[in-house]
Amino acid sequence: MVQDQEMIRKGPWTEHEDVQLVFYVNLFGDRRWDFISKVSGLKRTGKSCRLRWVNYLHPGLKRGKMTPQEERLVLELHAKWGNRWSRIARKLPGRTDNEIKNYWRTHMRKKAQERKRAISPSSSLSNCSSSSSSSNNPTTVHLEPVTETKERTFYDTGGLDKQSEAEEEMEKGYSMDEIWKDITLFEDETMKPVKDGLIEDGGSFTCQPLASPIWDYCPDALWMMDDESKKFLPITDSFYNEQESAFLTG
DNA sequence: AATGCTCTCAACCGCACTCAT
DNA sequence: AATGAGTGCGGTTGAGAGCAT
Repeated sequence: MVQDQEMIRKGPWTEHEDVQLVFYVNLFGDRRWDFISKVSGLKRTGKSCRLRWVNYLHPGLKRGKMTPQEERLVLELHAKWGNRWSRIARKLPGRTDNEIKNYWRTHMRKKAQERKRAISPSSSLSNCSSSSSSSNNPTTVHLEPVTETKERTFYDTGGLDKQSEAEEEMEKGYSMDEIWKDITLFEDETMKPVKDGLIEDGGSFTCQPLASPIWDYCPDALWMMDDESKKFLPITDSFYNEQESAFLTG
């Protein structure tokens, strides 16, 4: 019913909600999010709890600007795997898929645009009629009909069936496909391979988790590093089961 | 100082996948 | 094998901060 939906909170998390979530995750582990959302009394979906935890409250998270090494690693891994953000994130300790995704959209688009201007400030006119590399130069481009829009994949969610909309989209900026095309060009010329070890050993550069302020409230988190996956493991299944049954039985 | 624009990032949504039943 | 719940992933959005004019 509508009543149920009204009970669900959305939007930014409050500090109090964070504290509550951290407390219950410490208690029950970072799984069974629906369960956690219920027992914690948080008026959030399990999904929302998970996201908040993964992207913001997780103790292993690193914050601040991407280092040049990370930047290059992202480029390299994206060249390898495409938009597999979570996969890429596993190779960058302390970084989340969301963070990398955001980073890619902002920084890479900017770089691609800068590069386009630098390389061919005037060539966009000739480029724009080529099949694969559509220009977004907002100043001078006259957009030819974009036949390739039919080949859109993830970006095409069904709304861009009209040419005018496609053009509007082009004027606004790159789709991620387009960003990637440009970046591919960019990498060909400027990218040097990242040292193998950097990737294979799960991150040679230092990662100094900067705990979110919320950890002041819960300093005794039950975390340990998993050697193989380099992930923070919460608590054991048996611990979880004990706690859950204890909680449920009172 | 005011206004508009751009950038950043947290959060949401929908779909796909996994696993238990 | 079918099904449903839970979870993960990728794409998108919107609010707020910062910057330029």
